[in-house]
Amino acid sequence: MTRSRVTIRDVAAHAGVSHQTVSRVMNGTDYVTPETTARVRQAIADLDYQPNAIARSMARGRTGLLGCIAPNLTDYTFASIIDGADTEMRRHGYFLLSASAGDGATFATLIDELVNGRRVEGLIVINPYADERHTHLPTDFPIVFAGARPRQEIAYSVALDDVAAARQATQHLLDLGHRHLAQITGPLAEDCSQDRREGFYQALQAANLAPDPTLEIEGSWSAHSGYLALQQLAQHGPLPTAIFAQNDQMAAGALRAARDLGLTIPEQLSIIGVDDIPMAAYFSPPLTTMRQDFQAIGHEAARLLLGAIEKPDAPQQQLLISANLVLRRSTGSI
Amino acid sequence: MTRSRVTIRDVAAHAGVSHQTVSRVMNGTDYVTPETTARVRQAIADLDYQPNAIARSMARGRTGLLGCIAPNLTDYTFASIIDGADTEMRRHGYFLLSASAGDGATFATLIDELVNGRRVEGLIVINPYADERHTHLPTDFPIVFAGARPRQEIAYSVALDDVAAARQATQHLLDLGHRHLAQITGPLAEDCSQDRREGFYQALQAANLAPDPTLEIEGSWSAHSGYLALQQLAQHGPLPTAIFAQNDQMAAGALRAARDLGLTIPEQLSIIGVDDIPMAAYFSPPLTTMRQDFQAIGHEAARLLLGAIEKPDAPQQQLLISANLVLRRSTGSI
DNA sequence: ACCGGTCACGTTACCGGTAACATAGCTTAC
DNA sequence: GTAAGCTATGTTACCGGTAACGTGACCGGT
Repeated sequence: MTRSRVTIRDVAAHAGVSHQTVSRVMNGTDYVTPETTARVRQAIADLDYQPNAIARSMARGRTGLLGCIAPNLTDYTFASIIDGADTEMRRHGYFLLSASAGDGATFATLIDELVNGRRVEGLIVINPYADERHTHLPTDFPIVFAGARPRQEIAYSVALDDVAAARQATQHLLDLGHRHLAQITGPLAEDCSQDRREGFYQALQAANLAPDPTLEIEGSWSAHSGYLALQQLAQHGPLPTAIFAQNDQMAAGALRAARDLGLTIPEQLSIIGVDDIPMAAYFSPPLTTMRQDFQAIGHEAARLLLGAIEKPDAPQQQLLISANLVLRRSTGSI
Repeated sequence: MTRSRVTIRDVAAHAGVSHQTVSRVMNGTDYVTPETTARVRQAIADLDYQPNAIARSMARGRTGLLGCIAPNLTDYTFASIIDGADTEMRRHGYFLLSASAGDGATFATLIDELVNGRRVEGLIVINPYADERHTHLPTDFPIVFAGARPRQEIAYSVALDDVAAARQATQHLLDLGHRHLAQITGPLAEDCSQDRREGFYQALQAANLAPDPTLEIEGSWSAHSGYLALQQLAQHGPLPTAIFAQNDQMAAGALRAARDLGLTIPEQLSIIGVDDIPMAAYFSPPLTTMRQDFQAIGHEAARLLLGAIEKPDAPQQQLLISANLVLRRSTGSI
């Protein structure tokens, strides 16, 4: 298979027809006799003709490409959302161009190139509030936020129901009899961390418990930050009997720190996470966690985006996906 | 910031010059007086003009896009390679379009769209031998294989030195005094699994040991397959004192199985993996492994690709990246 | 004063497709 | 028998940029 630089006009000449007839055969849009169709098909095969997608985009005024920008591509959660979106888009004849933007400046450059340069027809932005990146977004362009509920703005969005997930996780700990609960949050600059914290508070309040500020540590989503968080908890004052970690990675770090401190889990300390990353079942002990369906988030984001492109005037939607409690062995009754 | 559909000719009219002069100002290629430049700049700003990347691609005959196809995007190893490639490409003014192809048919479709449709100027294929997908590749197009050494074909490639990495991992176990070594391989259809197995054999042979076929289990890279592998080893015959797992995920599964079997690690069983995924340091116990520099693989792949695009006649290159032993607590002397 | 060269533009063509319109031959309806 | 309509195709324009070429104005040298 060799790449050809054959154009539609070469094919036309070879088949003895006009280039427009070739276009008609390719797209099946107009009347062409079976004989002509066959001759054109043969010419296409003879010359190994492949239409140039760029020229086609130019003429049609649409590129068939959708974009997705995430803070990075290596994080399992982002990659899974992208994966889910990709599958859905391909089912509708679009390709997904995924890119990562570690900071706001890179994000702005990407927007300029992809959106303003009209390379993509729509965009999914994962974690739009990671920094002030959302301020770089154009308003009259199909955009869906994934992984974060929208702030005050009107927008399309798909996100985990963070408040409910955190509430349920906390409730699970309360149900097991725990009364001294600590929380390891993500960066509090992110809405998602704030929402999960809010869910944690709500569950405590419903149980007539007051949150203890000394039992709340801000992490950075990384396992290492979870490790440090538990060490910090151990240094100051009495340990809680249970910890709600806002994601599985920090929970993994906490598990490891607990082992290093000689704590047995779940006998002396229960830990619950959020996400259910594939490794969660292989931690020691296997991690109880709130399972997020990242594929579904990506899928729904793609669906909203495709809808927004088709019907730009349709009302915008905000979807919340719920999490499910996955019981493993890192939590137990007191 | 609103998206504009202003064209270069609108700007020209607004500035009172020809559209070509606007193009000259944008690209800085030709002589334009400072006054005219200023007037054009002002018009660009007034109308919020953004050049259409598609039209530009069309006219220039190049898209500024490079492609990368991996079996999936959620695997940390693939995502990291993509990440490394992305960074390097962006440094050179290219954007990376990454896509996943779970099977050969999807792969063929992608190739058709991206390469034959001339959307991308070059391509990185991660794991080109996952199935028979490499047979769909065109020959006269800049392509770099990443994550697998080439078979007989002539090609650009960047891969881990699998043989050496496996040899070194095995040597580490031998150095600790182990003589009964088991191996959990990846799917043996993949060259990478075969190479790692070969390295394992080489180390054994150098120590005058014969590989025991009953101590070799074929896994699927997943943690679950590693879990099953150790269970299988435990069922038949005496356990080895050390295991070489061809990746960290299978090692994680084996660790978990060992715990379930009541084996203490590393006292009763040593386990070493390959990759050094971020979670490896948080396993129980932390996993000794051969660290792969995925970023470097991606970086080098991008470098080769850019070189191949610039100088299509330059000799092709095959690079091997070496792994480094990372000592943690899952291996110990007998 | 004339000539060649550089400067600073404008004009026209072109990339490779699709869309719109034109046209010739053949049916069908009245 | 002729207008109207459909079929099957060709011709021309167009998408929005860049490339190639053309052309006056101005410059210094002889």
